[in-house]
Amino acid sequence: MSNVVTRFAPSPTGFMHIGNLRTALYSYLVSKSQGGKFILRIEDTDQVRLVEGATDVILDTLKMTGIEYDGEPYVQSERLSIYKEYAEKLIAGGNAYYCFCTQQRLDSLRDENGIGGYDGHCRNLSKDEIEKNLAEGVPYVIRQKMPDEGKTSYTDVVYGEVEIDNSELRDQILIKADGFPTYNFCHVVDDYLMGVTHVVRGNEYLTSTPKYCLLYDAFGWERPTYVHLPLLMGKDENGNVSKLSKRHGAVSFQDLVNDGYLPEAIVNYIALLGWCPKDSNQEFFTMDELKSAFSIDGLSKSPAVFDYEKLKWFNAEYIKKMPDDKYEEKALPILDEFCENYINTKKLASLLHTRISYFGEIRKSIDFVTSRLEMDSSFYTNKKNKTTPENCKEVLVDCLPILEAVENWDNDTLFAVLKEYSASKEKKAGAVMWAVRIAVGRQIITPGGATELMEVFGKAESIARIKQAVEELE
RNA sequence: GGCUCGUUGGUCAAGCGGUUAAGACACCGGCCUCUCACGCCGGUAACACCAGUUCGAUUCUGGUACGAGUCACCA
Repeated sequence: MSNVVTRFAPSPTGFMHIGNLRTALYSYLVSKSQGGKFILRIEDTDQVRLVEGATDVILDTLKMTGIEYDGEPYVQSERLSIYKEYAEKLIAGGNAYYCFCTQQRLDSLRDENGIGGYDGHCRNLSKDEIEKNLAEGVPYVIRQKMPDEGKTSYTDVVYGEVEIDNSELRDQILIKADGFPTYNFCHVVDDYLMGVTHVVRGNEYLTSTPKYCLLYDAFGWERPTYVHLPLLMGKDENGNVSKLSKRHGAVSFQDLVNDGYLPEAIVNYIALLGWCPKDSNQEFFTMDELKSAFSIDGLSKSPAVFDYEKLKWFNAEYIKKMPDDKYEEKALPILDEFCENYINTKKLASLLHTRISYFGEIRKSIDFVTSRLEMDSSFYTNKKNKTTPENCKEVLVDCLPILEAVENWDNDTLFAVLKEYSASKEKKAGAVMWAVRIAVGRQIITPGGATELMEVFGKAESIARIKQAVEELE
C-alpha cells in the first residue's frame, strides 16, 4: 500500500458531465495505479444551486463505471464549523480579513467587459471598525490577503513549472456572507485534513492554483502534488472547438447510457482522451487493465476533442463482444416493445448484433419490420444481378407456391428451397434473393438477406408481403 | 483586454536530436457475400510559421500566429 491519496470532488449539479467523469477516472487511476486511496467528497457549498437527488446521480455513476471510492463520502455542508475555524486562524495570522463591502460597491469595480476585481477596500480596517460592524451585524465575507508583489510558482506534474505574478491574484473570498466557504478555501482545508497527496483536476484550475499554494503556505502545510488534466472539448457544426457542452450533443453519462452506450465502452473511450499507454498500442482496456497500465507520464497536455464517431466505434466493438444472452437481455426488450407477436425478435436481434453501434439505434433500424413501408418498383432493379421489376415479378409468382409448401420455416430451409428454384430455372441465386428480399423487406438496404428476413417475419407475414408485392407489380 | 497553458493527418495519438514520422476512428478502394453490416486486404492524409543552437531539428531555445483556459459571495 502506497501513501498516495487522491479524491474526486464533484459538486452535485444533478448530472455527471462526461468531462467530470474523466477527471474522476484519472484521479482514481493516479491513486489505484500506485495502490493508493481514493476518496469522494461532495462539494455542496453553493446553496443556490443545490439540486435534489444530485448526490445519488454521482454515486450511481461511480458504481456503474466501477470507480470505487474508499470509505464514506465526505459532505462539505456537514463540515461548516471546520472551515470557519480555519478561516479564523488565517485572520489571526494576518493572512485573511473581514470585508464588509456591498454587492453594489463590488459591481461598480467591474470593467466594461464585466471583469471584476477587488481593490482591497477593507484590507486595513481598524480593529474598532471591524468590531463595530460585527456587533451591528453588518454582512461580511472573509477574504484572503494576497501578497502585493513577487511571484508564486509551483510545479505541476504534467504542465511543469507554472509561475504567476502575485499582482494577478485577487483577494479572493474564503467565506461567503451566508457563512458557507467557497471552493477556493474549503477544498484546500479538506485536501489537507483528508491527507490528499495528489490533487487531480481539470486544467481550468491551472492559473488559480498559486492562490491555493499561498493558503497552504499560510497554514504552514506541505503543498500537495498537482496533476492538472487537459480539457475535454467539443466541436460544433462550424468546426469550432470549445469546452464540451450540451450544444455538442449528449454530454452527460446518463444521457449516453440512455442512448444505449455501455458504461465499459464509455470508460474505455474517455480513458484514452488525454492519456496513452507507454510502450503499447493497446486500446481495449478493462478497469483492472487501466489500473495497471496507467501512469502519469502518459497524460497529455493538449486538449482533446470528444469524438462521437469513435465512441460509437468503441461501443459497437463492445456490443459485438457481448455474449448472446447478455446482448439479448438488452436488445429483446426494445424489440418486443415495438414488434408484433409473430415477429421472431430473437432472430431479428441476432441480425442486428453486428449492425448497431448503440442500443438506441435498434429503434431506427426496424421501421421495415413494424410497418409495410411505401416502396417503388425501381427497388427491384439491380445491375449486378440483372434484375428488373418484370423478371422479379416472375420470380415472385413462381416462388409463392414453393414457399407455401415449406414446412420448416427457417433460414437454412428457405435458402435451400430458393437455391434449388434458381438452379432449376438457370437463374443466378442472387437475382432470386434480390426479388424476394425487396418484396419482403420493402426497402433497398436491409439488415440481413431474403431468407433471414423471411425467418424474422414468419411464414404468414412473409407470404402476405410477397402477395402484396406481386399485386403492386401488376 | 491582462495573465496562463497549448499547437504532429478531419479526430484521438506515438515520437522524447539522426525514423520511409507508428497505430486507432472517420473517409476511399478491393475481397467475401442473399442487399447492408461483420470480417479480411489495401489506400489518401500531419510535424502552424520564423529565427537561433547543432554536423543534423517534429524533438532544445526565443519570437509570431492561432486556439483554449482564467480573471465570481460557481465549482
